[in-house]
Amino acid sequence: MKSSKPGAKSREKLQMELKKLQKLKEFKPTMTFALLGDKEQDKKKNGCSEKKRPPPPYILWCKDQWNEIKKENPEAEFKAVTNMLGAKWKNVTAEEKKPYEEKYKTKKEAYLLIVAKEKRESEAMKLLEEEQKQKTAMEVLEQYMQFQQEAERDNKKKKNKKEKDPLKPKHPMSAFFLFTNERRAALLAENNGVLEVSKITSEEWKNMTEKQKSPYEKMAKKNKDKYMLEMEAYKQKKEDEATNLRKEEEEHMKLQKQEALQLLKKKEKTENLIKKTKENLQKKKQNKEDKKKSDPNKPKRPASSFILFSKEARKSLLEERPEIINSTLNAFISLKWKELKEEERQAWNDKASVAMEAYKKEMEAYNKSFAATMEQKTEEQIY
DNA sequence: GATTCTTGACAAAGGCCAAT
DNA sequence: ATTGGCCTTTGTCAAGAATC
Repeated sequence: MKSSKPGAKSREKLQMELKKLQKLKEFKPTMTFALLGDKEQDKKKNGCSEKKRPPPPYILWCKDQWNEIKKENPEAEFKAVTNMLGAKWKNVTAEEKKPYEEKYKTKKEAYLLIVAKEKRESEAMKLLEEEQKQKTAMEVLEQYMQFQQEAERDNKKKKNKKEKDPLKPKHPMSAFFLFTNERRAALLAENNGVLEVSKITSEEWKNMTEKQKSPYEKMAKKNKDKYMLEMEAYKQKKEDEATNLRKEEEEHMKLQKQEALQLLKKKEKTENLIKKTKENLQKKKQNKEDKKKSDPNKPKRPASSFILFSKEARKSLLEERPEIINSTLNAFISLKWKELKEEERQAWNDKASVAMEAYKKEMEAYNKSFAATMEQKTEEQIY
């Protein structure tokens, strides 16, 4: 609309640059780089196998000796046992050490072999990775070039369209141009060149009186008015087109959003399904184990202090207000519990801990009898 | 200085269970 | 839906001597 403002050109340039940059963002290579950082996994993976350093002779010896020391000194704590081991090791003869040293030697050799093998393998992997990286880099480059080419082509198309819009009304001729047009044929017939014709008409035009010029000017004004009307219509049409395009785009966006949402829902659904099936599997497993283990005679866990309190509080509150909703009641009980005095709370705690003590004893007895029945069962199986 | 083994203790955090 | 506490899981720490 107001494109004739000063600085409009540079602004347009800037906008073009911006558009280019934004277009760059759209570049998304289809390949992905292999993620680094699997080192830890490798470590763990290999850590559980034979990648560990072999334990030195002393450690091997400790493994054997630990239980014996413990037998001789059942009261000894961890620290004491290790200290005793350290002291005892100093008096171990070379002959006694020999089997451990030999065992260590063979293990060490195997370990070194594995290490060497792994080193070679990792080097090979590095090479492979390097190659793959280069390959992907090349692919990315290729895709990027193609992307840019396409972008450029698109730009040209747009430019051409803009420049060549055949529906845009043509600028009307000025009075001078009308005059020149009228004179041209005659002047050309007098063997004048095109350049000379314009020079001549220009001189003639300058020397013409207003009266002489006026028919051309009238005509020019008429043409200009017509042009203005046409331009207005043209602009209106363009604007309408633009708004239509915008509307279409908006609707497209709406559709896309809906699609995206549906996709998201679908994804969430499948994720939920996976999660649920996993949970079910675990529950089934758990249930099986529970059924094997569970027992109606198994003592139940005692209620906590709060639960004991809530039982009583619920009773009295329900007597006061029978119509109360359960959730409100729970909130009430929670509040009352928090406002309880220290001694009162202590009383509930005592009750709960008494119950807990009894529970622990029951559990002990239960576990003993359980172990006994298990032993019986295994004995029965043996016979 | 990190690693190799042993056991028990400890801490933090999340899940579960108790009654209605 | 409420609170307390147990249980399980996971990781760390402690000491000894030898080895890389």
